Amino acid sequence: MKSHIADLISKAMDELVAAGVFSSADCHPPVIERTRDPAHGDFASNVAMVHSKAAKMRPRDLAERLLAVLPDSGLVSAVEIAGPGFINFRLADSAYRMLIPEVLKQGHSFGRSSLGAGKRVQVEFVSANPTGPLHVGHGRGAAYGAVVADLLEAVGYDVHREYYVNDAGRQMDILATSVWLRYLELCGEALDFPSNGYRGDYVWDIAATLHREHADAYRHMAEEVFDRVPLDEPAGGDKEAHIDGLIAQAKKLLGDNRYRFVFELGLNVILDDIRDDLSLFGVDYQEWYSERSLAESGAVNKAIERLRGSGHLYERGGAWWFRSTDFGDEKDRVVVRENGQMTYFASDIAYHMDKLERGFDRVIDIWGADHHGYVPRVKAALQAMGGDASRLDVLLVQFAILYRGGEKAQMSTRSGEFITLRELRKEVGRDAARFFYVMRKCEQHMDFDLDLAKSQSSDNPVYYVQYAHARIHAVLRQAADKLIDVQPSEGATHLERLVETHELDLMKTLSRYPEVVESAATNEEPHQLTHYLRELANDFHTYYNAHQFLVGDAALRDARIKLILATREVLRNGLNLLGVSAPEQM
RNA sequence: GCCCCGAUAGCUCAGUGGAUAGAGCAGUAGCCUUCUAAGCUAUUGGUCGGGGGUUCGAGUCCUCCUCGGGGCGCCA
Repeated sequence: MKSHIADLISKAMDELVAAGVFSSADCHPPVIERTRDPAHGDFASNVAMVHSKAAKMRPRDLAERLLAVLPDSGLVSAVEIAGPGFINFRLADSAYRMLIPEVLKQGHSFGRSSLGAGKRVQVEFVSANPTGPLHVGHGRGAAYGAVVADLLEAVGYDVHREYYVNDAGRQMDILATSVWLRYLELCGEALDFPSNGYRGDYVWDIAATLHREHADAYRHMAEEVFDRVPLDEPAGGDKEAHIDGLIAQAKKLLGDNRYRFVFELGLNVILDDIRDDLSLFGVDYQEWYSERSLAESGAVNKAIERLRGSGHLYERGGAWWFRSTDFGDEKDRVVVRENGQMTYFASDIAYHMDKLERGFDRVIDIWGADHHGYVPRVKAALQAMGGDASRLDVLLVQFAILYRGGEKAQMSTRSGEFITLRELRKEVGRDAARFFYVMRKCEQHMDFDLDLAKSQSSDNPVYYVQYAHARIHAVLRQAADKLIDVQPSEGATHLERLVETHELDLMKTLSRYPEVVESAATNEEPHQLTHYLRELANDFHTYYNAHQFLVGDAALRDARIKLILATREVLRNGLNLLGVSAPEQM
């Protein structure tokens, strides 16, 4: 519809160029938008205002000239000039009615497009360290990333969803050591658990598995384990030095093979849990990319050598620094520590280089907002290596604060007491969690009201939208009971009977759906879709209350059933893009 | 101190440089012999945090300030 109007305007513009009103060089493609106020018609264009300078005419006068040469169209019922120089278009009712058979014909693919032209996009999201279960903070990134990926796919991109598994590094060593210490306690050793260790119950669970399946095979005396390890913070020492000492002891006492076994056990149990959790949340990936594989394949070393070879590294204090300030970062960053170990940043350079080398046209990283300071250095590294940093977009997702009973539901990773994504799903359900997480723009801090998400009332937007879908099915069931044929006649038959304001409003909202999907996808803004679905549900509920669908007049009934079938299709398609179910009964 | 994000109705939030700034909730007043009241109708409610600027036009862009959240490691 929009493109049809754009065509009309372009043709009129060409006429004016031919008439010498302004030159084709000053021509901007026409901007058509939906009007906010129905009094302004259905679509409006600011084309006359934009070109008034080039034409040396007042906007309204230029609009007059345009109207004079605007081609006729059966779809447009009125065109007028309004306000400072807008050209307003009102569509014929028949233009909207034509949409219904189109929606029914396209079914699940209505709203999808080929805008992306098959370009390859990688979306990396969640990528939480496998050192514990996902918590509600990860949930927002998961829901947001999944919907952005699905939206991009819906508009024709070839989407590759990826989870970067941080299965190397110190945090994983801390996890392995935590598991082992808990295991020692289960063996009967008495020890003070390190203040910097992972204290969650899941660590006990993993330790219990180890103990159950391997009895005392990994046991060492507590005195031996803590021998000459620097004191922990509560004992007046340093907690970092303490945990590092314990890691070293674990590696020494267990030896390579046994240490590796404990490490792998912890990693695998937690990673399986994360996979399962995300899958139950409706979040699935094409690839789980291992950080360790980057080190093992030599990709990290290769990346570092490449930077060193091109003169972007320098040595200071025994460490190797990347001169990221050359590319706009606020300070230089260490890539190889004094002790010879690579930093996390070094792996990430290799990882992002690998992303570009895999040939994605676009790479989207979705990170928590607390990582924002990290963006310049990653882009700097890509530039330093001759990569095209403009292909990388980093979307930062702000925190979600949970409220229960009007109070903040606090979480603290330190104590091991946090609300997990699994618990959230259990409490409010997958549908509500998915919907709520994407209701807000990602850069907006979010208040997540648990009570509202659980409530089964019209206050709760997800139920409101789902209820509209279920209600349509209730009507269809009712029709079946009355032995009315719910398979309406083919094509556009009887649609001219749809003349009520409620019906036209509903059709107009339906016609917006493809535009909403396109806009939500290109702006990476899933909330546009949640807002739209609420409006659509509202139009339907209003219609439902105002008119009976299963009327005696067979032609009218046929037309109305077609309209609500089209509505059902769009509700289902929209909810499906959000990863929210469309129940037939509630 | 520097960097990122935010500030719009009592609350939670929409608002691609366009027309008289919107929605939900809360409040107020109504609607169930009916296809699901998990719904609908009407109505109240605004110094778009503040000051400058850019232009035909600013909630939207620039700048300064105020207040909130987060980040500034040879952690990940």
